[in-house]
Amino acid sequence: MDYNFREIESKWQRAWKQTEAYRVSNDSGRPKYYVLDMFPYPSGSGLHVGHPLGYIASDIFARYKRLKGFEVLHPMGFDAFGLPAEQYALETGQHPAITTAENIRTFKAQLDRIGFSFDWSREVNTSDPSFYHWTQWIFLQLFDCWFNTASGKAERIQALCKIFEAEGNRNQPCPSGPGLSFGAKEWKQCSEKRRQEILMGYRLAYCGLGEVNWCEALGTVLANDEVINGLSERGGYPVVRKKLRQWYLRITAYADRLLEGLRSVNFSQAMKEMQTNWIGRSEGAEIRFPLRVTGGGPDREGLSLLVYTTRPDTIFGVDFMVIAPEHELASRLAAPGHEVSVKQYLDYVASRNERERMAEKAITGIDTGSVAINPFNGREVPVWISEYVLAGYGTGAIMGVPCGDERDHRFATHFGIPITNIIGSFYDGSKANPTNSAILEQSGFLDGMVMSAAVEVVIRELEKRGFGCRKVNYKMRDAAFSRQRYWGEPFPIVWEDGIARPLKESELPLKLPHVDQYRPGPEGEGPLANLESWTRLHLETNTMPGYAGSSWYFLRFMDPHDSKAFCSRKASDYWGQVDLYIGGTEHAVGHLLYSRMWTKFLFDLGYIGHDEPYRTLVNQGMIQGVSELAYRVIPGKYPLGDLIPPASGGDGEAPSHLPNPENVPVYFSADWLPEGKQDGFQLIHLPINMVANHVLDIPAHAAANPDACYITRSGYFSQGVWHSPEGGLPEFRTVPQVEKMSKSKYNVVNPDDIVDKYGADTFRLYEMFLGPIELSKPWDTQGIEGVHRFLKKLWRLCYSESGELPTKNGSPPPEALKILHKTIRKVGEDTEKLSFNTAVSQFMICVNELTAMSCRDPEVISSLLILLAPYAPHISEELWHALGNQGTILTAAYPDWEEKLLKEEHFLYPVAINGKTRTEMSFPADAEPGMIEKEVLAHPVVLKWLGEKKPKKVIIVPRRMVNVVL
RNA sequence: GCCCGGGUGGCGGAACUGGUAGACGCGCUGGACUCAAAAUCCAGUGGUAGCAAUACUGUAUCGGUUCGAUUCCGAUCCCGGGCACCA
Repeated sequence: MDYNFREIESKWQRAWKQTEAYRVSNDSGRPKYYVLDMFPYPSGSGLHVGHPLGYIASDIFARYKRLKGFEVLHPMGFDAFGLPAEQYALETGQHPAITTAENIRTFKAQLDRIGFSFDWSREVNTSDPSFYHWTQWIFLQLFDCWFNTASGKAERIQALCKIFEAEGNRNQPCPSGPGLSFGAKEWKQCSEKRRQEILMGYRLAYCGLGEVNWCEALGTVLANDEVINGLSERGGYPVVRKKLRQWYLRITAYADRLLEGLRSVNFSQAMKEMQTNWIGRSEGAEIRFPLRVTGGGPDREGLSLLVYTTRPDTIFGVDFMVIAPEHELASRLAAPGHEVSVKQYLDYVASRNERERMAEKAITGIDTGSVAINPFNGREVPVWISEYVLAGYGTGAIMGVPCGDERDHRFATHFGIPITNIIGSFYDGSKANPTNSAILEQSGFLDGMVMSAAVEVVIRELEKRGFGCRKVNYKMRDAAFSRQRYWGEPFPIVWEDGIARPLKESELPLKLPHVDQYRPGPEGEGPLANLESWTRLHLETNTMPGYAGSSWYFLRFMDPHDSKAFCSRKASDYWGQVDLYIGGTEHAVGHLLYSRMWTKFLFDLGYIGHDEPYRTLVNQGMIQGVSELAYRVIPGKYPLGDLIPPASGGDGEAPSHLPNPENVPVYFSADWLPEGKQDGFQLIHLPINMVANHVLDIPAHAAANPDACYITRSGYFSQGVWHSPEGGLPEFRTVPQVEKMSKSKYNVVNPDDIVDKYGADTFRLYEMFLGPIELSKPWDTQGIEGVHRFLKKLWRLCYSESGELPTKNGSPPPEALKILHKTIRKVGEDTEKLSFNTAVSQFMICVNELTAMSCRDPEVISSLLILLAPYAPHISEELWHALGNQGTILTAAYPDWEEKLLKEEHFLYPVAINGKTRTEMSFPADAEPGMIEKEVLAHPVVLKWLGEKKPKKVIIVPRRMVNVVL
């Protein structure tokens, strides 16, 4: 009886489906465990072997935890709104709803074949009205809240109105407009419209004017994390900065808590680092420098310049000031004689786009001719304008300290500004030294102080004398939350006379209307602006970005059919945090930050009881493709005759009837390329299904390229005919290359093909066996045989060649128990550590040993099957039943099965010599000192340690230690 | 440039808290079965020397701590990832 995986796998998949084996209950009373995958965007190209890597890992862990007696939530859903579906709709005219539904069907079918234990009754789809109903609802809560910096959490806007009525905004400065200031009386006198404008500046979801990333090709704005090096993440189109009216999420309000929260979660160091960098918190001070502008008119008097610095201790080293070209004072500071040059410079900067600025970081700038006055010593320094100062960070102006800052130093040197040295020998005159441990010189009241200590002194002095104040700054900006697109959640907002009115809860969900065409609307608006039925109601025409739904979907899984709430408090209290979250690194600063913010927000309002969504995050690596490349003659580069190698055994003459490479492709085998002539070739990708062991199947390839000619070490192939002096078929060798899987490189491996050929269990085991999940590694189809062999071996352990099952025949041999118990222990530990590759290795060792000692004890094998079930569920279940066990492994296994089995464990004893631990050795638990002595003394390492000495005795001391006493 | 990771056979990768380095798998070599192939099974497989037992050597490089270092410390080189005028 053969291992017929196709039959077994479909049989059990059907059975699990019918019995709803993986249905999860919210009130089982058992301890919970929540295992989640980052849900996929259902793209049109389906899964490749890299996708399931994380899903397999999470499935193994979920199944393992279930066996351990936990109620395990392990759901799957689809992040179905987003740009690609709409781009596709623009190209083909197919409605995104239709293509998305199709893609989801394909994905589910592919996923189901791999035998995942998802509870599909909890499937969510972010584009479904029953889901985005609650996305819109949460948005309304964000809209209805502000961040109280005093309490450090979100509160209702109502409470803010009360504060305004009582005392104006003097204790609650406006985060959107720092200059805004009003008293209680003024607030009461404000018109409704003005009040709404003011409140908008406080809301956590707000509409405001700001510099946004505008992508012309995609016709929409993008969030900062969706722009990479000035190009859009999707599609790689150019992105420009533009001032537009947009919806934003006030994520900056949560900056400190997002940082703080990182301490309590179990993310990789790299992930925490990335988020920390993105948030970019820095502590320093704002300092106000009075300005003196010559030839001033009335608008030029009493001006001052506010700068932000993290190094207030260097205040006496300020040799110049620089403001960003976009700074409001930039055009007003030109002193007589400088007007033209300043104007020219500002025009020059305006003509350069983001990309150009980033590409060449030339030192540019212009002197305004005006001066700033150092408030501490009255020293006058020139004020410059330069593009190296960013308008969007801090105050858009800096104080230049060339001896301590590299950029300032370059700037000063370039423009010949004299440099003041305040750090003595720490500054060598050629390069800035950013040290903070120097002793300050030429620094007035700071002289003789260590820089790091001077920081506090200066800040206190600044505040005392009113020159400035302590200030914390962040790199992170508020997140652009609206898209000029169709395929997203509509905003539940109506515009009345420029006032944004939220819809009532009873009016949700605001359904996305059907459209037939997806052209952008007028004036940079989205397609919804083309719909008369929509604009008539003055509904917001933007839609929400792709990350809206994914910011909270993990909560919906807990209570997916609730029609009264996004998730009941009871459900979220039970499931709590996601215990294990698996997904790629690409969401480090997007999805992960947004979802963490939404969680904190919902926590503030008391809708959920935890304020970090994920307890442990694991980033799975990529599975790369192995491309197969061939050398192809670049037409016109060489006369072909020059390139024809003498076929071995031939006379070295060029075959006379070879085709002309000007017209047809000529390929060279990698092992027969004239030395030093590779530059006459280009490497092209070959379809990997026509290559085996880096040898091209020429007839197959030629079938698609009938004119092509293939030249190898021992002959060539042209026009469907072999020319081989040796006879037989010459080998055409390819060049393997590891790179990202992509259609255009013909190196995509489809999991369906692998499952067809080897079965889901083999596929699952092999993906795990490849290496640690966090690691990126190339897919190697050859290696899969070894894992498949293991399952066949296991099968044969149960079914003999004649198809007979083993029968119980006395108690199993101690050696068999020893390896079984070692496997139980090792696999348990490895699974807990998510070290699935070493666990698979241990299974192989176990089966190898059992086979070698021909132990076919049904109990031993059944125990092994329980252990294997999370990894290879189908074969485990099948053999479990064949061996006469009842129920599914899932229902039959009991939480303490491991402990019961481990009663007979062969413990690893630490071996010590004269009390000093040396190594660990394995002995049966009931081992007698006598038998231990024999084994210990036979161990080569112990022999080496002992040398010539004879031990006095070998004793077992407490804590299961073996001690050799000399 | 800055900040994180990481360098182990032909390859993917093991090695718990310092304790027989190279588990497990692939590949390769030889053998058994077979008319033959496939499948399966057995043996070998870091390097050098040797018929062999064995010896020496070996975890990027150099140095240190230790009875003992892939593991800890210092310096250098290389690779991967992230950030990149954030004052």
